[in-house]
Amino acid sequence: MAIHKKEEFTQKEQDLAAFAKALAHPARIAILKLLAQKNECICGQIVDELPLSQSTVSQHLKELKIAGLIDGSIDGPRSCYCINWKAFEKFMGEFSFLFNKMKLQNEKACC
Amino acid sequence: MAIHKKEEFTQKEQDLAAFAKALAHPARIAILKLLAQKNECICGQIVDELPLSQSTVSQHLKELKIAGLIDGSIDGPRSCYCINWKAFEKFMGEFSFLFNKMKLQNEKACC
DNA sequence: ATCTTATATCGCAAATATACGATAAACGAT
DNA sequence: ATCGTTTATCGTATATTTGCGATATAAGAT
Repeated sequence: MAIHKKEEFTQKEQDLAAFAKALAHPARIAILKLLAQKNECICGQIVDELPLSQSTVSQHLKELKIAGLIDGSIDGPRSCYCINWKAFEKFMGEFSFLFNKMKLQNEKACC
Repeated sequence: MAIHKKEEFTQKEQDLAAFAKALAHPARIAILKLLAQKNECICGQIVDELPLSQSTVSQHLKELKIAGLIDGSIDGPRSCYCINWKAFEKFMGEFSFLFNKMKLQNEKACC
């Protein structure tokens, strides 16, 4: 990119975009699904379930964590990850609101 | 990327990721909001509302169209864009389902 | 203290995304 | 037929993302 333009948009637009970006890779979707399938936080075994190297999975986990979508505590050779439901509900709610509002206002298609 | 790994994931994971990717830029969020504010499809004037050059906006519109989130008909010097509600509801529904399901199964946090 | 195991981080290469100016294309108006 | 307007596409530069191997780190086991 020649010039950064993202900061020209509203904070809410940037936040929603950042949330979507965190979900914008199948590996990260798969990780979130994994975190849900077990009825508890996953301590280890995430790498084994994905067709990616350990370092790559670790990087995806890091991104999810930075985005606030998962929580994780690391104690030495063991890590423990789980979904941050609060953040999730917040963003999903904002999206739903945005699109429900849109839906209400605009129902007739023309193109 | 040395090697493409996206195709190793399920189609649904890839589809959800692609949907999220389309939303993963504030300009595209802003465009969708614009398309909602007017009570009809927007024919022109999208470029004027964004802090980006015409060619860049056109590119974002193209991506939203390829992702199936908007429809657009172009007749010569005029274009007409509107949101594809069907696609929207489909993806938002899938996300909601995924996360509601997750929420149901897993409520206790451990990390 | 050393070994093992699990995870994070670093450094790099390749792929993708973002942005813009220049140009092309499509059509209405003159 | 030419001009003006609007939008798309091309070419290019830069930024970011993805992925991996190598290495570091952290803690339990021996």
